[in-house]
Amino acid sequence: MSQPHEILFKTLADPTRRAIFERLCRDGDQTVAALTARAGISQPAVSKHLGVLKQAGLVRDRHEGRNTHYSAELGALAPLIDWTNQMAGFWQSRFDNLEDLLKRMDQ
Amino acid sequence: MSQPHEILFKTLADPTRRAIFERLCRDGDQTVAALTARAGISQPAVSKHLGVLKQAGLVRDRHEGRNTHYSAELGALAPLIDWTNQMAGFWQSRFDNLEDLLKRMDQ
DNA sequence: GCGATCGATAACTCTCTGGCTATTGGAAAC
DNA sequence: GTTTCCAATAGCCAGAGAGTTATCGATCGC
Repeated sequence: MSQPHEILFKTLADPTRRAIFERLCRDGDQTVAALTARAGISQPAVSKHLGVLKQAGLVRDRHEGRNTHYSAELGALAPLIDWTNQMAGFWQSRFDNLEDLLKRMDQ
Repeated sequence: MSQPHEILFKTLADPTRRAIFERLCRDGDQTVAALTARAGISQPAVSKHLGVLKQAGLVRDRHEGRNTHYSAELGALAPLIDWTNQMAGFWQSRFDNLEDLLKRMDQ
């Protein structure tokens, strides 16, 4: 029953985690070490964040020797876009109903 | 320096709070009592959530006698839409750069 | 093989927050 | 004016989660 946007909001609510995702979107493929260098937090903390992002489907990992590369999965943002559109839709349909009402009252 | 989408992600990360906002989008204007009836939590908890939503600019309040009505501010979602578009933009421009590179290599 | 490096896991701490009850301030009803 | 009702505030508590250090498994360079 849990909606797909639920996990996205929770995951992207943390600024550090969002920053990691943004960096992967901007600059593409990155190793954990490269991400840690810029994150300003410890390597285990970065790994944990990457785990959460992966769980949410926002990133993929690719193993290459002893390095692990992460990359953003842009498609994972779709449920978020859907949700905002849905909210806008509710708004619009309420507005339409009001218009209909006024039209009927005008008869 | 704090981006406008920061507070939106934080605010909408909580399911109860998001449910309140969704309800206001769907059904429009609601009193605190009406929202409390459906929320499954105490009235003070609902009031606190409404305070956070208001702080984020996601809702407006309107006082009418001893009742307080809340309504959704749909425009407040704009920074969220902007952010997702920006991520998509980063993605696209990296793709374009790759195309350019391949084109140059092809010469 | 051996030491060094990369990344994940474990175990712990500390803060932040979402929930509660109790109370208060106003506005209506009587 | 007193009581009743609505919503906000205060104060408290428990759980979640973001950070830390320590450690381990695996892979590379020598």
